[in-house]
Amino acid sequence: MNAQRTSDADETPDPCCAPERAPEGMAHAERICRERDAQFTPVRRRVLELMLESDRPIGAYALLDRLRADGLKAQPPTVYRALEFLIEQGLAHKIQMLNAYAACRRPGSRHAPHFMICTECHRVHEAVYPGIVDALDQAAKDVGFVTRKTALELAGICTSCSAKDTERGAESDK
Amino acid sequence: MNAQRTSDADETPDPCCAPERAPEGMAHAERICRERDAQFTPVRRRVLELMLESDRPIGAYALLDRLRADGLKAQPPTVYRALEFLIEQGLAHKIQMLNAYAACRRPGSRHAPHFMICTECHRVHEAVYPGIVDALDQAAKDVGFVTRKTALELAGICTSCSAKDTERGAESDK
DNA sequence: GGCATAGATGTTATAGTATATCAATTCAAT
DNA sequence: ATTGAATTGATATACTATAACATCTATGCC
Repeated sequence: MNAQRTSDADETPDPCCAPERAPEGMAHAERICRERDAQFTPVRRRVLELMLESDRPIGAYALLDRLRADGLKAQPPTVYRALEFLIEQGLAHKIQMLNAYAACRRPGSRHAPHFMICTECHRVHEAVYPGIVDALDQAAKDVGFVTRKTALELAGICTSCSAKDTERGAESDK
Repeated sequence: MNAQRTSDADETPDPCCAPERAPEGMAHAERICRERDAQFTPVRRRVLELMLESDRPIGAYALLDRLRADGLKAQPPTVYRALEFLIEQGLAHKIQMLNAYAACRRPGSRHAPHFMICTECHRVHEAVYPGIVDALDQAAKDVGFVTRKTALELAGICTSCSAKDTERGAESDK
């Protein structure tokens, strides 16, 4: 008996970390930027693409390396500027606990995404759970706080990793 | 009609950032460490004290400077080790969005504190709002995620700062 | 066309945050 | 005394991020 259900993609196993969705992600970004008259320049485009293709968050300097592998003579500010832009547009997020960046896997759903970070496989599940958003709104309201940005992160062990762990545990227990 | 109420210190204006509570904080830490056979060494003690005396989070290198002002020949690892210890013991928190550290203002209440960070006065309000904890538990449970650590942070404008802002706004509007 | 403007990027340098590694010390328990 | 565990000292370095200023590019206006 769950009081709360996650909003939409609840039945599908979890498209959260699905690199093959990169094309859709790019198409969405194109549209967003066109709507807003925001310039979706080659660097920005490429940085987003790299993040979409990855199944886990990437550090700024790792992105930098890949840009350079493309032949661009990029410097740190290049990457950080692109990231800043993408984050402003809601197309990417910074994972504070990792100092790393990930493409938004919930395009469209604005506000307060939260991240479950597996410390074992380093994958990150992005969710937008209404219960949390509501509770945070209430908490902020109670003290008259006006929220501008959020960082909601859980670090721990994801399902598939804890499955693997118990397997290994069972073996070594014999 | 609030479905949720914050737990305890709801009526008091907010003891969150009250440096004068440092003695109690220290006493609590002493007790905790004694109970757990954890060594509350001079460095650890001093670092906690510095955080308790501050009404806002402090960076590791600022702590380092103050240790040195005390005459200690400390190095970065000294501070980071002390912080690691204090965080493990639940006596301090890292504010991820600021890369800064704060003494726990909710000693006793374990689990999932969340922080409201004022980007104007840089003060931080630590709260433990049951609704949020419950919602996070539920969200994690839904995907079989086992939570070990959390970072729940809201950045925005606190009550007193938004009051000041509207004053100023009213003046300059004339 | 010439020019101003705004936005984006290039470039260099540096600031800020955190950890690895190994040596020395302390202190309690055997 | 000796061992071992925990802590701290000390040196070096890695990692993350931004400041500051120059250049480029596209657009709009005269």
